Amino acid sequence: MAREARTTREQIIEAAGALFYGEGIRSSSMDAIAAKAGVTKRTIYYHFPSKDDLIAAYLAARDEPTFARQAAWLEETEGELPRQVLGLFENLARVMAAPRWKGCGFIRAAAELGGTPGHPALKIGSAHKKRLEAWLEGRIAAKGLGEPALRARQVMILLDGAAAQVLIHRDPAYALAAGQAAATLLTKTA
Amino acid sequence: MAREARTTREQIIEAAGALFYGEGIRSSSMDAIAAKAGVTKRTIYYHFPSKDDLIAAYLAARDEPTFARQAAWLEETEGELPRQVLGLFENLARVMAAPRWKGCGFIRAAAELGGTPGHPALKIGSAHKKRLEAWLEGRIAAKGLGEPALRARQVMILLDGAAAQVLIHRDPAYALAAGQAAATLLTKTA
DNA sequence: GTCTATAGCTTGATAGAC
DNA sequence: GTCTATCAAGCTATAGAC
Repeated sequence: MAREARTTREQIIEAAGALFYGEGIRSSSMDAIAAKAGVTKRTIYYHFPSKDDLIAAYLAARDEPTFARQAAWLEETEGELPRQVLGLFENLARVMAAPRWKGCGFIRAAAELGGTPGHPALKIGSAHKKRLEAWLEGRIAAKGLGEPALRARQVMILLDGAAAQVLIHRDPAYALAAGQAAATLLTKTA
Repeated sequence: MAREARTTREQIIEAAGALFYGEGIRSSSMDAIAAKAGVTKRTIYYHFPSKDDLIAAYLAARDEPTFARQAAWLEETEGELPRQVLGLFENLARVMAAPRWKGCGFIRAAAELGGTPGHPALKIGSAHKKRLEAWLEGRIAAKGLGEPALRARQVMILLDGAAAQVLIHRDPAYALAAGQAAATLLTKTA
């Protein structure tokens, strides 16, 4: 605290995150991360036992801001729940249009680390997605809609499906099609 | 042709595919691919100018069998279109339960190569997804349903969303939830 | 067309000073 | 806690024989 802006550890995580997300995890070397963070490699290894630990710390640091941003996108949208969820997808489409957007960092990490089943970063990604799913379920249940667990799960599938499709086609229109699907699924009175 | 089973080039692509899909693209070295294919690295570089070309060849080789398998899963299911699409997702859930299933190879390649915007493999992945989307659109239009382009797109989003969620949670139930969503979206007479 | 051999570089991680 | 310096291993790609 006091007046220093960020701790060394935070600087390292921030630099690692920028490179992991922008260039991919395996493509980002510890040398490059050290250079971007303005420290030496030895300092990174003082704070993190290995690169795998740094990967896990990066995802853990993204959990809260990612969740908060998506929750805010929904809550800031006026209207009933289907309209609010559509607003979430509209905001998503807006950020996906930026060239530096490279998909969902949690899914991309899972895709890249899929060959290492026990990797700690995989559990962090799963927990992050479960957290958002549970939050959505609460929102749906509060509106008295039936099958809130199933519907929340379907919205999650649409969220990550939109990310995957926009990543491969680089066309944010897929996020809007996903938003329409989500709104439809939340409107129908099953 | 004649009696030789596969050409050297095909053996290399097959070995590369197994490693790229199982371990990740960047994690699979040309040495490992050569060893698995039963040739030397020099032979690989005789058939492919670079690793990037081999990656593109791997994805190109997966286009037709992947498309054919998914189309068959739909066509082999008895019933109307919503039921057939649900059958597609049920088959998907079945293969996703295997430990060696590691997500959609095209999406995973896009995730790993996202830092290289001009990579030829990205165009192949996009074309593959567009091909399936167009085929679905034809199926939906043939049934006289409204907005076939939008609905086909939404089914694609659900397919890749299911893959992403199952990859991160290792729980095929997400594919069944996606299948229900797809069936609902194809039933509603908008 | 396939081989042996290796160049030239980058990688994750470490030794030891201060 | 951060530095300089360096390791041993792994990487993509190439040279040249046959």
